Parts: sequence; C-alpha cells; structure tokens
Amino acid sequence: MTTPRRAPTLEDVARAAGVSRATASRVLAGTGYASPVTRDRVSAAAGRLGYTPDPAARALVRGTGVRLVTVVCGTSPAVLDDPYVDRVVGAAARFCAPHGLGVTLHWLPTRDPARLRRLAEDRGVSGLILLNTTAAVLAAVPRTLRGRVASIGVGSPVVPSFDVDNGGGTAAMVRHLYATGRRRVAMVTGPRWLACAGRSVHAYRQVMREAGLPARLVRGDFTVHRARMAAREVLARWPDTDAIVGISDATALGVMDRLRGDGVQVPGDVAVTGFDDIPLAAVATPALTTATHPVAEIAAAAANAALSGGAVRPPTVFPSRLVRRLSA
Amino acid sequence: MTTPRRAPTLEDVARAAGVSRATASRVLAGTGYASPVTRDRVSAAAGRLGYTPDPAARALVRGTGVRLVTVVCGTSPAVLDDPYVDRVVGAAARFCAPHGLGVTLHWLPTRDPARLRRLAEDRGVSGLILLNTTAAVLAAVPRTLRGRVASIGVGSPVVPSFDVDNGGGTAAMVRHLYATGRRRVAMVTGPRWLACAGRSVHAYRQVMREAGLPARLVRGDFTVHRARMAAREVLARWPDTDAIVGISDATALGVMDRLRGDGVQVPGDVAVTGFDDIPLAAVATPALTTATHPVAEIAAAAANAALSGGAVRPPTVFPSRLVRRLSA
DNA sequence: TTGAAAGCGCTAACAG
DNA sequence: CTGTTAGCGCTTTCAA
Repeated sequence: MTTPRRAPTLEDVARAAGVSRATASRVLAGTGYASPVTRDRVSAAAGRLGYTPDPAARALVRGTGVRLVTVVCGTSPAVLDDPYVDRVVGAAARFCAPHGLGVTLHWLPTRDPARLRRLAEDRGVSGLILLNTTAAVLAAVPRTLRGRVASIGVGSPVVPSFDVDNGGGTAAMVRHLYATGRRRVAMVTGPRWLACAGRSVHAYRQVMREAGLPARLVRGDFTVHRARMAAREVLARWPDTDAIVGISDATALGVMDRLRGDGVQVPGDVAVTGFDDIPLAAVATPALTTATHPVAEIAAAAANAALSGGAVRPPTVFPSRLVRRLSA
Repeated sequence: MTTPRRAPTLEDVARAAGVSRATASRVLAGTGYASPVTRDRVSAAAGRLGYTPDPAARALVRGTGVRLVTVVCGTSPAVLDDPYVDRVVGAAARFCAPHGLGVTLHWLPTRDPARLRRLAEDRGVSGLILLNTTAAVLAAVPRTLRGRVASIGVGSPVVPSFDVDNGGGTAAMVRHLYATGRRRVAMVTGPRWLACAGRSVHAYRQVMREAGLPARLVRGDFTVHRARMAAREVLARWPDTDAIVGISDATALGVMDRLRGDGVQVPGDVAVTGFDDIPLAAVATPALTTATHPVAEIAAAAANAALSGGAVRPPTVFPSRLVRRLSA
C-alpha cells in the first residue's frame, strides 16, 4: 500500500540532487549560473522524479499570468460561433500546451472596447490575442497590456499584427480571373467594420483599375446566407457579370449555391472564387478555386508574440497561395 | 501622473472594507461565516476596486490546477487537425473563461496511453477531457485523475461520458430512408478503433435487421478522401445500392462527390445522408440530409464534469435531431 | 463571527 | 558558483 504519489516539488528535486532549492530553480528555470556538474545532477534528478514545475506557483512569484486570452471583437457574442475562431483557439491551445499555459475565449463588444481594461487588470492573464480588431479597439488597448498583446488582423504601433496576405492573395486571384478571360468581375465583401477585409477589397479595386475595368462591389458578412442574397444582387445590378470573387470560402459557397439555384452555370457563365481553402472547398460543386489561409501558423505566431513580449515588429504577413480547382 | 494601476489584491479589499484578509477571503470565496453587514461591506469594496482574485495564488494554496486539458487519442498528431477537435476546444475555452481557467490541447498516442500519468501528476492540471477515447485509454486513467476527468465519447465506471445519441440519430436516419422507399441501404463507417462510431454502426445493423434487410458496410475514416473511395467500393460490391449512410457529414460529402463524378444522381439513384449538421451541409449539392450534433453543449457539459468532480453519473446522451434536406 | 499566523511551490535579490 | 532569506496573493486552521 503506497501513499497516493504526491507530485514532486522543487524541494524534492533539490534534495535528491543534494543542492539548495535556489540552485535547482536556477538550473530548471534556465536562469542564472550553475556549474556543469550541478546542472547535470539537477536535471537528472528532475528527470528521474518526473518533476513538472507548478505553473501556479511560478506565475504567482513571477507575476506572469497563467492563461492566454483570445478576444474576439464583434457586435454580438455570435462572433464566437465562427469556425475560424475555433481554429485560432485550437492552434493557440496547442501552442501553449508545452508552456503549461491555458487559453480562454472571450467576446469583446465593438461598442465597449473599454472592457479590455478588466482583462488588463486580471493578474491571471499572461497575454492577449485580438481577433477581428477595429481601430477603436486598438486605440482602447491599455498601456499595461503593451508587450503582451498581439492582433490577428490589423495592428497598431503598439500592437504587433499577424495576418494572411489578403491583399496579395486577392490580387493574384483577380489577375487569375483576368488571365482566364473574365472582364466583368464582381466582389462580395465582408462587413464594413472589419478592417482586415478592407485589404482584399482594396486589392480587388486596384487590380481592376489597372486593367481599366470598373469595380462591382456588394457587401456580405461572411455568412452563407448573406452571400446567397449578395449573389442575386450582383446579377440584378450587373447582369453581364462573368466572375464573382468571394471574400471567403463560405461566401463563395453561398454565391455558388444561389447561382446554381438560378440556373447559372459555374464556371461556364460565371466563375466563382473563395478565400481560405477550408477542407470542404475541395468537395464543393464544382470544386472551389480559392487561396490558402494558414490560420494555425498565424495563431501560433500571434500567441508567441503575445507571450514573449519584446519590441513591436512590423506586421507579419503570411503568404497566401492560389489553389486552382474547377470553379474559376 | 498616476502610478501604473496595480491590480487590487485581497489585502486592498480587506483594508478598504475595514476587515482582515481572512474575513474578506471568506466572503469572496463564499466559504465560512460572515455577518451580513461585513458581507456587504466586503462585496461593496471588492466591486468598487474592481477586484479579481488571482487564479494563480488561489490554485497554489488550494492545490487545484489552473488549466483544463483536452486530450485527443489517436495514432498520430494529425488527429488534432480535425475541425471537431477545434469546436470542442473552443467551447471548452468559452466555458472556462468565467472561471479564470485556460484550456490546452494535447495528443495522446493510442499506443501509449500510459502517458496520461504525466498529466495526472502535473499540478497545473485541474481537469481532463478525453476525446476519441478507447477502452485501453480508459483503462489507463490513473487513480489520481478520478473525479476530474470526463470523456466525450465512451466512458467507464470511473470516467463519466458525454456524447450525442449516435445510435438514436442513426436509427432515425435509417428509418427515414426506409420510410422513403430505400431498401438497399449501405453505410460508410469510421475506423475500427473508434468505439463511439460503433454505436452508429450497431444502430444501422439493428434497424436493417428489423426490416429484414442485409447490412452493407464499408469502412471509412472520417476523411473526405477515404469516403470517395468507399463510395466507389460500395457501388462495386452492391451495384443496386439505393442509399448510403455516412457516419459524418464529411463522409457524406465525399460520397456525394464521388457519386456525382461517376454520373450517379443524388438522391435520384442513391440517397446520401450525413451526421453532424456542419454549417456547409446546408450548401452542399444537393443540400445534405443529416442529423444535429450539439458539440458545444457536449463540450461544456464535459468540462463542467471534469472540473466539478462529484460522483460518476451514468452516460449523458444528447439528443440528435434529423435535418431533412434534399439528399435523402 | 472575526483576526493572527502559517504556508502552498516557486523565484529573485543578496551575501558568501 | 551556491545557499539563505524573503515574499508573490490567497486560503485555512486555530484561538479569541
């Protein structure tokens, strides 16, 4: 009958290695000096005992928190239901696991960015990832958060940003459409308040302008439902449209669905493109031409930045690759 | 020039309320006695100061951890790439947020369930959610984890389980196919090792048997790719098949894709059904008939069980509702 | 019903 | 290079 194995503490390791707690701490936390011999002895003891530092104790004394908070800005908590948010949280949770840090998920009302202060004052928070950020939110980031916040989307001089190259990806997409003979290209965008979507729209406008073609823009909101209506609106306003660029795959799928329902051939009559390359893009009918979006990489980079602090670097832009399938 | 606002501690609250730290703690932690007057004073002070207890300090003294760990069993780390996993983590992260608890994500090799011990001994771990559990994993759950572990999928006498009613949902689906005239119904299943998928298969077998019809089973693995091949295999082995039940929406979409490519009409020649009701099921071609899967609710319930301890209750089964669309 | 005091496990000065 | 010492913020006996 053995006692229920108590998890070994630093004290146990120190004793086993025949050194003081402080020395053991220096070795294990990788801070400060220690002779090679001591180093080995401590590491060996730790390994033998299966020592894992208690993150709570560590966080308490160091004043670093114990969790990374993912904050999604939006007008209602429904923004949390987006699969994109789940991908970010999943990737962050995976990235944080080895550090013994957990991840939580919060909604931040676009109307009330001051609520960020609560999080800033919570000692449990080691860092923040902002999602769907707006300029107002960026402006509301409290001083005390500096160095431990990162944004997926737009950034600011004090908030490092990480995002896919929306502009480059969209430009490549529009050029691809042009190269394949499309001349009356429309775009279904995101909601006005979402800044990161603006880069795609801007790229679309620019390429069209360079080609001497007029822009045809209809607002969407990333939902399939809204995209269906947007598709109809496009064809009502510009019946000769021969391509529709969706701001996201969900948008493109909604557009395709409506076109099909209205007897329009894709890509015969109208080419359709998306953005994100979600798993189901490949099995849509027809298979969706889209551009990659390395969400997990981006989330990991943002988590890393929010946790490692340091100077704010210029925006990190992750390349997007065109994936040519059948819809365009 | 104000000092950078330091987060208020219990000490601050106590002083503001004119009581001792111990008393303030009793009131705020909701444990032990306190006179109504004191109670009010303390709560008021806490509110005024915007006090948030430091989860690290609390975890340290109470010995409860600071994070909920989501463990996904599988043969390779690729199991973490499943959107389903992200949904679970997202929902758990949302559920844990108010408690100041973070969530992490880990892969557990099916071959080496003993690795659970490491997590059991980590003082930072307050609870565990097991995903894609197998009997071997369940058997390897260390004693010290009891009371703070829950499974999404199959459970055991010491691990409470939470899952959608796979059996009921599948049975309803097969009956629906029967009621609409289908008699030669095949099923594309999940991988053999996944116990929870077994319930669907069992229900399918049973309904078919009751109807005096033979079972037609082909193994899949939840991927669209494998589903495509499975569809072809079904039609090769039983060319007169008039319905295919997919174990998941992804499976069903893969099946539909292949059928379409092979010139088979859906649902004209062959009806196809899925399971999960993912957002894109509604925009598939044709719109996919499927059954709901309340993943977020299930994850929240599992998180709650893993954190609140208590006696192990019988499996909690969440109902699945048939969603009739166009594919069957 | 309340306060004083001890201590959770760890790190970070500060001496040696 | 290493040990001693003093807490981090909180809960929890134990007395009063």
